[in-house]
Amino acid sequence: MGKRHISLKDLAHELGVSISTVSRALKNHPDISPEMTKKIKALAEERNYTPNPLAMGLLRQQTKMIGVIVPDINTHFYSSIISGIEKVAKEHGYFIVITSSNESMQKEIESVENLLKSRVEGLIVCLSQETNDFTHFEKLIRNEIPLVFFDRVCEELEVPAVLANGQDATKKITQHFFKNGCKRIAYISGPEHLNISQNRKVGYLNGLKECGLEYDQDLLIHCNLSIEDAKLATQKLLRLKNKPDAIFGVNDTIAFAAMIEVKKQGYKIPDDISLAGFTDEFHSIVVDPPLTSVSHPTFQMGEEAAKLFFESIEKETNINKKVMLPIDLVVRESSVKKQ
Amino acid sequence: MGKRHISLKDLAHELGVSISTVSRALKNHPDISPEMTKKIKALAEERNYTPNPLAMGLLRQQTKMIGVIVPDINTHFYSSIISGIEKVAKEHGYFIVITSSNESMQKEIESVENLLKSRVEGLIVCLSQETNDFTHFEKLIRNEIPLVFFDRVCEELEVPAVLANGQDATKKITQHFFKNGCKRIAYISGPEHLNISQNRKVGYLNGLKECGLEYDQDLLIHCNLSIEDAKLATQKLLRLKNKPDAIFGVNDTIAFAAMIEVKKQGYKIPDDISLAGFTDEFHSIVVDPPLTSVSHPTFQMGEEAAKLFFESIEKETNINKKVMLPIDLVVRESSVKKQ
DNA sequence: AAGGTTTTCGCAAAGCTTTGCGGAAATAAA
DNA sequence: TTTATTTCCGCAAAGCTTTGCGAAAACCTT
Repeated sequence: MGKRHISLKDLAHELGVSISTVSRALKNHPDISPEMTKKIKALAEERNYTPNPLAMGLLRQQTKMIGVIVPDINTHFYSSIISGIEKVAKEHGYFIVITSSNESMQKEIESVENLLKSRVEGLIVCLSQETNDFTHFEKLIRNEIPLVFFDRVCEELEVPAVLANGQDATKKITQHFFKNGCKRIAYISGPEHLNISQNRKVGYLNGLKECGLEYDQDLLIHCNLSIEDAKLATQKLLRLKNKPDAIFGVNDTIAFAAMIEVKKQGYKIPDDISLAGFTDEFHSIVVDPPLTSVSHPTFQMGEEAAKLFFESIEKETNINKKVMLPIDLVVRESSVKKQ
Repeated sequence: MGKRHISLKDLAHELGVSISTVSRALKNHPDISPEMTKKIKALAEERNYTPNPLAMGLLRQQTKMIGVIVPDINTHFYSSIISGIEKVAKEHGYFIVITSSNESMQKEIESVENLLKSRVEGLIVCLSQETNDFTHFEKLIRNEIPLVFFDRVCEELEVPAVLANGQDATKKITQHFFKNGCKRIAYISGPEHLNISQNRKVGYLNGLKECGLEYDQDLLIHCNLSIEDAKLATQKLLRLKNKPDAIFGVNDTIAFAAMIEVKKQGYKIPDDISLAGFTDEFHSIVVDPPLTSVSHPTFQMGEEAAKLFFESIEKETNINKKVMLPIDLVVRESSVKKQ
């Protein structure tokens, strides 16, 4: 046991000077003589002194912690975003506390409470797919606690956010399918109330219109963001008398699930059914056939989210800035028919 | 701005009593009269009081933080382990600070320093693939700062650790290949100094021996844990005059990379070359053909690591307990020849 | 009514750092 | 030698909580 860290007091005691002298010397205060400063710095170096962040936090009323809430930590999408946040946080001398809502609103609410108890200075969050009530965030806003959303946001709330341009992406995918000869393009979307679902639906509809295709509501399915639900949704599509010749999923999980199901039922990809997803997993390469997908700039999304956060902190007021990031369509074999 | 959190002082002031009275009332100290206690608790509830963790930390000399260092945060393997750690940490009222070494020893050293500066109470770490010097950990041990390793460990150091039984797993894989008619079983291993590489090599050799196969050193390649290096290693194996009829990789990244390369060169899996990996990614299912692999109990590894950590904390002494977790071989199509 | 008990609460210190202010010593000036 | 400056450093408070100890008030006893 013993003491693991030494304090200014220890240094002061060892040198026979006061604590304040040590403190000042360490930050080159002119009040302290050069020799004394030198002596103190030498000892501090030798003893490996670092200021106690708890004491500093108490004094400055700040913990240098950011709370991060993601729906799921075990996917490349979120862990990559987290990396981006972490990088910028580190540059500002902050560190992040990560919690997962597991796509549950209840857990999300608990996370907010727990993080606040831990005195994080603010929150960076991606909504759970269940979240349709926002009182737990409204409280934050009233108390002027910095809050930033990313990817999934609540558009009614005046909260800074970083978004990917899903509307543009779905439009591009739809057009891409059309150019490759697809006429019945299906779309497996996420829960209807999520902003990403809505935006992407708009892009999908716009894409259809521009291609002169008619919207068939049978080809648009909303489902929860789980493998099981996505498989069921795919089955539903494949049971249609007038089957789709292209399917794209609202995220990576759904795209992969659809691929499994399509293959299982013996359809050839892309010749029978073309496929595309929203993903930037490297696995889209190793999958067979390689999956056409729109790649999110995940790391950058994290960086931007953190930047917005620090703007909020510095301005000491709630800014309401939205950052929209472009998405690239990466065409691979799953959507290019050979015939 | 204003004050975002209220303190005992605020409550005391509002009620016209002293801080200590409030503090005692909140923990049902018998010195405080029932009515006073009731009144104080009611106000605390209303004002939503929670103790300031900074002040508590300063008092108790503990931050309730655990530092976690992983080689890479963007893989399911590590994020799943982190989830396990986080769960147990939460149960103990701790939270975790995650940093990534990016497989670099230099970054690992910096991480240790930074986490210590942040006054984490201890560290849970998985060594970077580069790490061959351990002075930064020896210092921790000397200072009796709790330390737990997982997966990749330093066997010279007396540090509690949780391991997966890779030796057993590689033996099983080797035998499985043999039973399926493979005679020239290749193994792409990781950096030679890593304990996981060594253990798995032993299992590989034992497996060969039990099957009556001879060890051909051409079939054992050490390479860095990156896609690029793994592709090169695979190319090297495929250039052999006496080619392998089975390949397994030391982790998921390598297995997938090998699959890409094998396919690219036009070999049929599993008929020409069988494949297996170490992974528990759900993507091993969606890959074509589905990849035979040993599944790590990642979440459990995280839990066990955290448990060891808290044993160290409670015992206030460095225990040296190793926990060995079994690994399951999950046979899929990539290793079952049809002929 | 006076002394003794019990009940109920406040003071102060400790944990660590920063910083305004005041004070002592040293130097310069008169 | 005395006064005025300058140089160098320490006191103390603030930020928040816990807790040993002491003290005031209320009660009971005789």
